[in-house]
Amino acid sequence: MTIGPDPEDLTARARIRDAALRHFGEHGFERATIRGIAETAGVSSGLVRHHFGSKEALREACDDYLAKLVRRINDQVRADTLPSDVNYVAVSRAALGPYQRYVARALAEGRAEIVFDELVRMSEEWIEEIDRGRPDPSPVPRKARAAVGTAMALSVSVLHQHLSRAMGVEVYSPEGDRLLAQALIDIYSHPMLSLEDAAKYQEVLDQQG
Amino acid sequence: MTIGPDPEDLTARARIRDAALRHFGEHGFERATIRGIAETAGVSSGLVRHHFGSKEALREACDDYLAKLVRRINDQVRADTLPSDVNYVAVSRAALGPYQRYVARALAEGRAEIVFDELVRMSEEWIEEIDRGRPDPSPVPRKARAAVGTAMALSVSVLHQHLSRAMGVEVYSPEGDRLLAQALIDIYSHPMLSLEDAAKYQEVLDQQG
DNA sequence: CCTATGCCTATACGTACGTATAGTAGACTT
DNA sequence: AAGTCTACTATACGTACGTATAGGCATAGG
Repeated sequence: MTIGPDPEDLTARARIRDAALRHFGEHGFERATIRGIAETAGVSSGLVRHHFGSKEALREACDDYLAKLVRRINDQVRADTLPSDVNYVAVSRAALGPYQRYVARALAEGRAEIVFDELVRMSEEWIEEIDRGRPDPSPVPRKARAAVGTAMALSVSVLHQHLSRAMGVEVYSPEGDRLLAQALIDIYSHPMLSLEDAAKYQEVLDQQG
Repeated sequence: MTIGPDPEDLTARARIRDAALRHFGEHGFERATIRGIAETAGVSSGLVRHHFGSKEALREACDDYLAKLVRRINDQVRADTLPSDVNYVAVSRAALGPYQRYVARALAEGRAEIVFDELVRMSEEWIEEIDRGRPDPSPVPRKARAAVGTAMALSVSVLHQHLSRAMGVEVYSPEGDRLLAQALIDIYSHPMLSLEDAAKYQEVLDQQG
């Protein structure tokens, strides 16, 4: 049970949307119920329908909300910092914080396209920066690498339960977060493949293609 | 609609389990129906209950089946090849092939723990190999790195829809697979962070902690 | 020959939940 | 003051789907 903003502070409509984000995030879309959402929003189930029309439309409203949010975050990050200056992944994770469970679920279901694509866009800029300091230009399009990199970064959120279990510490706890950060730094700074091995694999690919 | 083994070849029980894997994988657990599963298995819905007791138990049977499968795969890989010799990720992906959608969904829901943990085990051995050729020993436990690495590797499956959209080519198609493989090779062989940057971040972490 | 056991079907039951309807209360307009 | 619009509640409706029940049909054991 993650806590969000005080329900009193929001309009009923916003409270419903927020409750929906929580319920969808915690139980998944199918298992979440309109009645349950209405209850935590402190309204009748009829009002949910009044404002959003249907459960599906409510979900879309949630997606839209997050899409706008991630765009705002991106614009802000871009304005505030140089791409290389900070790991955009961490920023996004922090900012999407309260909604991480929803985002993770939505992404796994193939939804929230805009969220993913915006992160890819950010990633692309970051990679562009990195590419500048790279002796050998990459043969694979930046966008493809950005997409894969984004997916990898998001896997932490999407698979957080498994990660927590395997690492022996809840990743959303302070110690977990710390250990995770260290692991990420280590992984991101140490290639898993030597350039020779990479060339070898690439060669195999070329033969196949 | 992915095709599996010829339903005639299997016992009814196996056919049901296979149909369940497909339905759960394609529609998700909640949206999949016993009746639907029974239909594609070519049996009555009553028989599903007869053999598995309940929908939830049916899902558990699916998880168990995959757990056994992944263990078999791991043992075989370990017997056949040196860890460094082949990317275990690719092997697993290939072997889990027909069930990828199910696995992806199950993992995203925090299920199929054994599958994840087995992959971590494999990853650990691989990383052990890599660590040997590494000048600076990593300060972070191998298991943690293996867990994160595994999650990252699996993100391709879990987020395949987004990946396909962002890369502009279906990742499960031949070209998509090829592009993906190239991107992975490139990413795995080129660190995103320089050692200096890594040290910098690590320092920030140390100050915080 | 009989009953028992396992595989299987057809049908019925109960209910949770999305959706629809009808209606109330207050604010705003003219 | 009358009309109407919006926010909201309470209640009712319909149904999809998991589960339960009862029974058929074969093979096997005694």
